[in-house]
Amino acid sequence: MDLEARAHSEHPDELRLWLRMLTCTQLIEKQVRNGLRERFATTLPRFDLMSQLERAPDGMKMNELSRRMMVTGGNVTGITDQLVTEGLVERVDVVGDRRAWRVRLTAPGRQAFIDMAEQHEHWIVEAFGGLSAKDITQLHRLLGKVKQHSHSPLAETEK
Amino acid sequence: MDLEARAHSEHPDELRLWLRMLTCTQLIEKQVRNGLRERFATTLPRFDLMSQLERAPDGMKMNELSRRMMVTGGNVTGITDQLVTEGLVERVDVVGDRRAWRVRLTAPGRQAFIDMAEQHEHWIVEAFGGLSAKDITQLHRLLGKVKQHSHSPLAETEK
DNA sequence: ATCAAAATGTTTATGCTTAAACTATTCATC
DNA sequence: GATGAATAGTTTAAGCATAAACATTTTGAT
Repeated sequence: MDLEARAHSEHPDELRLWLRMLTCTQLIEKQVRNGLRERFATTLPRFDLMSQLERAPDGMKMNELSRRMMVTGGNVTGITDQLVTEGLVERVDVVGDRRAWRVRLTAPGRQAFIDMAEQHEHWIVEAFGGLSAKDITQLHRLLGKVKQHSHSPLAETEK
Repeated sequence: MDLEARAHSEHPDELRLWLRMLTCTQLIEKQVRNGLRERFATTLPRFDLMSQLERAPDGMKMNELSRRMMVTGGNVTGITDQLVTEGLVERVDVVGDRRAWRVRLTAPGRQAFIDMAEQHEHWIVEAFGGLSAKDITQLHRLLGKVKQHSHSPLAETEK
């Protein structure tokens, strides 16, 4: 009994699909959150922020983090504050723009991220263990269509 | 630029799939949250709780709501409190068990839910507008595999 | 040069969510 | 019938997330 229980036969297929998609996402996300908490005493948002910084040795501006993480700027401020306190990231001045910062991983932050990312990858691979390689490719392709449609400007017209 | 931007070629396909799935879910969820806020001055958790109650004329116990909504009991307490204040649901005694309540929609609550559900269905159908009927069936089937694997007791063994 | 508009990041108020501790009640077993 | 364990729900403290208001700085048009 989960979110899908509320779907009934008279509902359109899209709604049934949505509830199943939500259930899957939440199940996997909960596993990841629990793993991060139990093994690394951290949270998913902190991991997500650090993972955005991994490929940016010079750091990333707050608003770019906000865009990539798909969360508001105020949220990034809060998570960054905590990671700074923990010594895992640092704020660096941007030359020529006194409004902005660059946030980047510290050396300990980078190492901590590498350790977590290895486990994280393991959890995700396990979560999709019920699918064949072909299934994974198909699912990726179909979700690509969903994403593309969702980003198209046509999607604004409502009832 | 979104969550997927952090995926790179050396990452396993499962991780790339996961980031895409998360992106899609968050995109759609944000649209629904915005719609509920702008048009009905309510939130997704309140809508979710009411939607669980729709098919339960005699109401539902708190712990059953908690299980179906996939959230903790304390969370259900808080959301229920608010809906009670708004007059949309009510707590009813359970005869023979003085610990438990049944939560059920009031008449205004039921009508409010019907109005919201119609719009909600519209938003969801629109969100999957980029997919053919066949795509939707396939996606539903593939996510069924994910869900089933995630629920299997085998999935507990970690590295 | 000036000044309005835009951009960058922070703060505030509110709500969601959790884990853990807690109260009250029921159940099961003796 | 007593009592220890399990169950139902609530409370608390902390963190996440948002929208809106805000302060500062930059940009661009004149």
